[in-house]
Amino acid sequence: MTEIRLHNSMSRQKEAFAPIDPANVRIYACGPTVYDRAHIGNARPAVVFDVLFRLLRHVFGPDHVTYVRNITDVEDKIIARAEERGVPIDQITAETTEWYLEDMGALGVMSPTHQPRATEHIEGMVTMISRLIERGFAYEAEGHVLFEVAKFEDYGKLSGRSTDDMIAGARVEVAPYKRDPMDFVLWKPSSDDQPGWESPWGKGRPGWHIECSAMSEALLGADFDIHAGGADLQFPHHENEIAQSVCACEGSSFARVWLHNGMIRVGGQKMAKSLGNFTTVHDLRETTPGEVIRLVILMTHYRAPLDWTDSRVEEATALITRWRRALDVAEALDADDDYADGTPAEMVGALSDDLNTSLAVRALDKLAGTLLNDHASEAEKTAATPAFVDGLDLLGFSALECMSAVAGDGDDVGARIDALLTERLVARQSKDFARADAIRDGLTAAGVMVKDAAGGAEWELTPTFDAAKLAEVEA
RNA sequence: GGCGAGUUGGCGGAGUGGUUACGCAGCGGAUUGCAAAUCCGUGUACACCGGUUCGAUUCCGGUACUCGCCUCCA
Repeated sequence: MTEIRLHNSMSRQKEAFAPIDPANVRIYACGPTVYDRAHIGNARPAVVFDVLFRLLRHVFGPDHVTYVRNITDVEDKIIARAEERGVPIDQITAETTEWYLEDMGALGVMSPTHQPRATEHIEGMVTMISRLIERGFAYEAEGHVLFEVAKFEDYGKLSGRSTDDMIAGARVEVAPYKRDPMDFVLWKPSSDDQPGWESPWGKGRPGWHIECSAMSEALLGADFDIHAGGADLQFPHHENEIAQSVCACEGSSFARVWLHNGMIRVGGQKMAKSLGNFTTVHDLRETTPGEVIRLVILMTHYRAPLDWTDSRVEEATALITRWRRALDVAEALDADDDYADGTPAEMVGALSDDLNTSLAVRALDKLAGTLLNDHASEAEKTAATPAFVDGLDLLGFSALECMSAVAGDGDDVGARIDALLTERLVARQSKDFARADAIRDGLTAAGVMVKDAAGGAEWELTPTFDAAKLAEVEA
């Protein structure tokens, strides 16, 4: 079996991945807080850990991997947003969740095995908090329940900082009811107009960190294999999760491997809501197909920062266009797709080396090159077909339906293009190359690629197809 | 201030103690009415300074710069 190596943030090195139970490999990834549209930065973990999910399914079998990605639907930002918009909280969380799932679907992200919502797990959170109090790791103060950081010796191990360092930073919230500034909230009181649940400490709501601890325990157990999330969650969110989960359950060591994806940047700066330099996935999709967005993300290693630039988008667009064409060739060759698993070992190997997606992308593109090579033999192309098709699937590009998505309502685009090409053919036959080239240039500008072949002109839509420009050519 | 990551050719991006991927762009050629697609060929790099070594882009130390976290953050 392929050995998978992953960079564990806890040990700060690549380690051979050995699941606790190979028959049930368990991963948890922090999902979105649903109060606004997801931006590209939010999409990165969803995409890269989707590739991890696909890799694990490939290696351990699709029925032997459990992937949990939560939906945080109890959080103060949601309350604030609801007030701001004068809309009920349920409406905000419901619509934002729907948007998120739609956007991620467009990026080719598979549904995780479970997508728990925090509101469905309040009881588990209350139970976990009670256990922490019983075991002496948490205390109640003025309707709040706080985790007492000083009681947990390993606090700071993941992020590599000592509590002394953290206090020196001194930007933690200092509240009168805290025994120590580092203590963080597990439960807080809710006023009548805030969402709240009954608890032994009065009506209130959970703190953010306990939500992930409770959901992962409910669905994966106290110990599981991989915990993933953005690098910016390493501290304090993940540190706090560890503290809660380890202390709530005797003998638990919580997640074995910690994976952190790097940040998306714009002009060298982190893309963030607070900086206002973000692009939502929804807006980007107006001009850029989901497959292209996915590929831009996968062209860079998941731990490295990724500068979002137009040239990257263009490069990804060109690759997707190539792959689309290669897939046409593959489909033409492979009438009965009745072959065994053809997933290229080279790609599996690349992904197994700490998710080296850029290397896997190159390996996949090499296969596309074989399919598109006019000088390659039919036998070579036939041999490359299963590898290419399954390779696309491994990276999550099996759909590649960007063209139809961008073209919109399957109108008569095809017929209109054919008509233009017929006009061009007539022009070419009468040596009116100026007119012929004008048509071709117009089509190119509209995102229709024209290729003169022996049997006449062929065309195909590129991801940048623009129906309005097509109309201009006709005029 | 503390902690961490990074610096590879025009751009993107692998990788390696000696033979220096790959893609895009560029250039030359084949093909084409001209293109596109495809094919062939081709240049440019490992931030800086030391050390280890027969030999370092690759290992070690330092410097500079960039970025992230230390507050909500994917």
